[in-house]
Amino acid sequence: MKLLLSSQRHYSKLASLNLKTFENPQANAYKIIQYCKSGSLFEAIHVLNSIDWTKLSNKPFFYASLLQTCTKVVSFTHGIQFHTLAIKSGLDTDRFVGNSLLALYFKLGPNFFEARRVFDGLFYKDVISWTSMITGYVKVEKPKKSLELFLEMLGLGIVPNGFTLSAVIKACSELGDLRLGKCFHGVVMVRGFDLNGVISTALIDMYGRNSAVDDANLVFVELPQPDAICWTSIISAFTRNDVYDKALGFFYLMCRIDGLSPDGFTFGTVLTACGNLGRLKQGKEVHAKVITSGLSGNVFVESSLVDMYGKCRLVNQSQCVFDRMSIKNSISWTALLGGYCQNGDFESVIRIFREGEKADTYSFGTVLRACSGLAAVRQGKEVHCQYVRRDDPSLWTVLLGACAASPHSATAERIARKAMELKPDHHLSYVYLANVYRAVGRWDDAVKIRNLMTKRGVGKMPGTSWIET
DNA sequence: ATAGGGTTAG
Repeated sequence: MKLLLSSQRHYSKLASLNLKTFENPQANAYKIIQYCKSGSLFEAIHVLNSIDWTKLSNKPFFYASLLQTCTKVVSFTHGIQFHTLAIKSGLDTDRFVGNSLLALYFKLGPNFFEARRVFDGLFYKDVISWTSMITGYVKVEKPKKSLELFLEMLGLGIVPNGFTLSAVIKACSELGDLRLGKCFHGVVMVRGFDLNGVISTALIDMYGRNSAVDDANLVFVELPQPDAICWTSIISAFTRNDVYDKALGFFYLMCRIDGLSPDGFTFGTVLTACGNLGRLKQGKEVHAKVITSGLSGNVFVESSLVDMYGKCRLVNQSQCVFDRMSIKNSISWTALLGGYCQNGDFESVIRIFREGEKADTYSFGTVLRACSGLAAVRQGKEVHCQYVRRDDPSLWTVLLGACAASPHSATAERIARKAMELKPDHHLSYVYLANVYRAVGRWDDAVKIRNLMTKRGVGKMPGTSWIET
C-alpha cells in the first residue's frame, strides 16, 4: 500500500524499490521518526513508501508519530489517510494512535463527530483521551457535556491532572457557574497547581467573566512570575468589569517588566479600556506602541483602534484607521458605525450601513441601539426616528433585527409585516419574524411564515434560529 | 520513545 503523495509525485517508484532492497530496515525506521520529529512529513512518507512497512515493528508508535506530524504541518488529508490505514491494521483503538487522532480531528477539522467516534472506539482510555474530549466539548461550546464527561471520568477512577482542570475551569466559566469554579479553584490549591500559569490564567479568566474581578486579582497576585498571557487575562478581567483604570495601570506595569511584551491580545483589551474611559492621550500612546510592536495588520487590534478613536470622539481618525485596514470584518465595521452613532452623525451611519455588506445580527442591534435606543423597542413603543425611520425596507429590517429577541412580539410583528409588505422577496424579514414567533412559543405562526416563504419562493429558511428556545 | 491546557475587538 502506497500513500498518496499529492505534491511530491516526483519521487519515483523505481527509486523506492531500490531502496527497499539495499537499505537497513532499522535505519529506515529511525529516519522516519527523525523526519517526523523535525516536521518533514513528505520525507517521512517517502521513506515509508520505499520500505515494506507492513512488517515494521512497534507500529502504533509509527502511526502516532506520523499522525502528530500531519497535525503539526496542517496536512489533514494525509492524516485521514493514516487514519484509514490505522483502521485497516486495527490500530485505531490503540490509545497513543487514538489520542493522536483526537488531536488531528480537533485541531485540523475541527471534526468533533469523528473525534467522538475515535474516542468511543478506544480500547483503553487514559487521562489524556478523557482530557482531549473534555477540552473538545468546551471548544464546541458544550460546557455542560464536558462536565458530564469529567464526572464520568472521575467515576472510572481516573485522576484529573492540570490539563483536565484548566479545561473544566473553562467549562465553568462558560456556564457561568461561579460556585463550581470556586470548587475547582480549591482542587487546584490542594493539588498544588496554583503556581501553574496556564491554570491560573483559566481561573483569572473564569472569575473575570463571572463578575468576580477581586477573586481574579487574588489569583494573579499569588503568581511569582506571571507570563504575558497571565497579564493579559487580568487586564482583560479588569476591562470586562469596567475597572478600566486598573486595566491601564496593569498594562503600564507589564510594559515595564523585562522580557515581557504586550501582544495583540493585550492591545485589543487595553484599547477597549482607553476608549471606554475616553482617554485619547493614552489611546494614542497605545496606538504608537501598536505600531512599534509590528501589530498594525492585526484585525483585532485595529478594530479596537477604530472603536477607541470613535469613543474618544475622533471619528475622522477612526475612519482613517478603518480605511487602511487590510483585513476588515463585521466587527471592525460595527466599531466604525458605533463611532459615528456616538457622535450623532446618523446620516453617515445610514450611508455606511447601506453601502456595507458586513452586517450581522450584532451590528443590526448596535446600529439600532445607538440610533434610537433599544429601550423604546423593548417596551413595545413606536420608534420615532426621522429616518424611518420612510418606506425603506432595509431600515425596517434593521429595526426588526434589533427587536427580534424582544419578548414583546407585537412590535416585532408589526415591523416584520411592514418589511414584508414593502419588500416581499427579502428573506430576512421572514426569518426574523419566524424567530420572534418561536421565541414566544407561537410555533404555529412560525410554521405559517415558513410556508408563506415557500409559497412565495423566498430564499431559504435556516435550520436553526439564532434565538435559543 | 509516541498524546492533551490559558489571553483579544463592535
